[in-house]
Amino acid sequence: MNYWLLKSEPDTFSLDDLASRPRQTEPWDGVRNYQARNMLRDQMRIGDQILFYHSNCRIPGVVGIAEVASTPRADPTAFDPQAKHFDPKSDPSRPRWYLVDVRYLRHLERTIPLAELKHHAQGALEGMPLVQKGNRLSVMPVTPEQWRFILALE
DNA sequence: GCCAACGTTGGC
DNA sequence: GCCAACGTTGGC
Repeated sequence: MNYWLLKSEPDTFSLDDLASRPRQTEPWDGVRNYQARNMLRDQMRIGDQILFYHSNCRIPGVVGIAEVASTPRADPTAFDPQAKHFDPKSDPSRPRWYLVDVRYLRHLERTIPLAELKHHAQGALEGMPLVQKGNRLSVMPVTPEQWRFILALE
């Protein structure tokens, strides 16, 4: 099993939104970054555990736990001219973008702010893209050690 | 293949 | 709202 961190802007789609979906599950569409796509498409497995992160908000940080609930498949929003992340270069016969379903598991007892995680950028979280300057990856791997460390802060 | 211009991300 | 950092695009 793998561990991941997924970023989402709570104004667009929050952990509460995920929790209130039917079956508490949502297709994670709109990923349009190749690095993120490759991890999602090639490495995500059903049951992988996810740190759910809120970005671009008052207190950015890890807010909950989710899990991968499907195998990767083509992202249909890339084919839809009306969709926000429509990509004319993605074709159903040769999809460029992929998604997995994400299922809600739980909220953390408290938000673990990015500012707090950054205290450990030279320690337990060394090398984690999230705490490195200028990083913009919205899908990133988390090591088992980082996973345990972050949840121990809860 | 280089790189300037441009668009986006996302913390602050 | 600002702006640094980064990825992508496209002319050459």
